[in-house]
Amino acid sequence: MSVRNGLLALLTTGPRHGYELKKELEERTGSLWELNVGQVYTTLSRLERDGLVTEDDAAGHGGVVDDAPKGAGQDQRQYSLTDAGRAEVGEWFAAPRLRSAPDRDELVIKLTIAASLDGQRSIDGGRIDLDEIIDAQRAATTEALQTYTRLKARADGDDLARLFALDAVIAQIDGELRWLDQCQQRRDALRSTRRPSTGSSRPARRPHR
Amino acid sequence: MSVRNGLLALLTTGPRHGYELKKELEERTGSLWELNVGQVYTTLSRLERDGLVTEDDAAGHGGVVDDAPKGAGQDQRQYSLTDAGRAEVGEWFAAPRLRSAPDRDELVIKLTIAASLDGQRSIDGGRIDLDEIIDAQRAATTEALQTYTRLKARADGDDLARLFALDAVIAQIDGELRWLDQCQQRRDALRSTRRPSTGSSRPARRPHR
DNA sequence: CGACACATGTAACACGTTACATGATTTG
DNA sequence: CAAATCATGTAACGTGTTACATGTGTCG
Repeated sequence: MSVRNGLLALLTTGPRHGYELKKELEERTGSLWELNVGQVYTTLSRLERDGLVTEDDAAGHGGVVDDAPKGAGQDQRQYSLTDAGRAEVGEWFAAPRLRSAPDRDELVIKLTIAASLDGQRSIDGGRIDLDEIIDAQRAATTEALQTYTRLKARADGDDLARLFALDAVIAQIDGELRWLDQCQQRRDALRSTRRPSTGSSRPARRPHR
Repeated sequence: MSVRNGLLALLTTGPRHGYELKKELEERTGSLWELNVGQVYTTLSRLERDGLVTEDDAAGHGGVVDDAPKGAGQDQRQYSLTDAGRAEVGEWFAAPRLRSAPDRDELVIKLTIAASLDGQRSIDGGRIDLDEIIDAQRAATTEALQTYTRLKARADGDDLARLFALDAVIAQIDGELRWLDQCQQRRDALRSTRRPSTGSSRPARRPHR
């Protein structure tokens, strides 16, 4: 629903056409992800179907206020919010995101299943090794953290949207890293409880930071 | 892809039928989310279509090894991994989750857009108030944190999957809370820079914890 | 007998993604 | 003139969600 609600929210400030909406949604959410233009049009037509937006066909030549975007001039279909649409946006902004049933997180699924299958001879001759999975993920996550930390260092201090978005991504990545360490620790703890000195290959964990 | 990959991963330990897979996937990922049985069957048929699993029709009566589940006895279709399927699982476990293009997060979209629309008279007479949105979300998030913290306190210390899952959810929620505070601070900072003493209604932020 | 867990599936739909097709206008 | 940007859309497909239909076996 992100795209859908995002588009609706943008339209509260006035009608726009598809291409503009794409650009604006990307920029106003921090320019961290790209939106396929095609999806804007599909989503808009679904919104129209649901009575949340209307399409005011204003052909480029002729009338129109003409503070129109520079490079325009042909089809130019404007979309506006209906009252129902305005109501939906209001509700969206007013209602917090709930976590009654938490989202499925693919990484959590991977690690929990790996934990319960750990050591089993199952993947064509190989074994599922929880430690390896965690280590590989930690490497990738650490790299991502660096990437976004760098982006944040370079960010324009007045672009609130971008700062918010970068903070969020970094917080998520950082949380993931902590979580990975936590999993490792739990695991080691359990292992040492059960088989007190299997003093094998596992090196001591360096906590990050 | 969570369900799809989860099912594939479970099948590495041997053939199972649909209903079993549903139960097992729920339990082995910490029993924090529910999976609609219907989806298991649709997903399995898609996996079959893609040549990743095969369906060995083993009617309940007659042969079969008969360590079969107690309450069974009728249709009982077993699904097994093909070689292609086994390969996919291997790749899934081996490859870390990438964050090259970060996922769209609806809450981030909501707050970034709200930040850029803040104060505008736009929602049928009302205004979009970033502070209100943040406060409402913080309340909901705080409640969620309590819920899952309680669950964790009661959790069985030997159920690694459940502990992993609870840790992950809590880490996410905690991160969200910190992020909300961070947004608030950034905002207050920016506001005081621009209009030095608008000493209006906003009370001082209590940092959480 | 009735409720519940076991067991299987289909149909319809939601949102999101990619690839494709088309064309005007601006700029180097 | 060529390439980039502006601009609009469709077709086909992917996963996930809900609601519905159907039936057996067990237990109180």
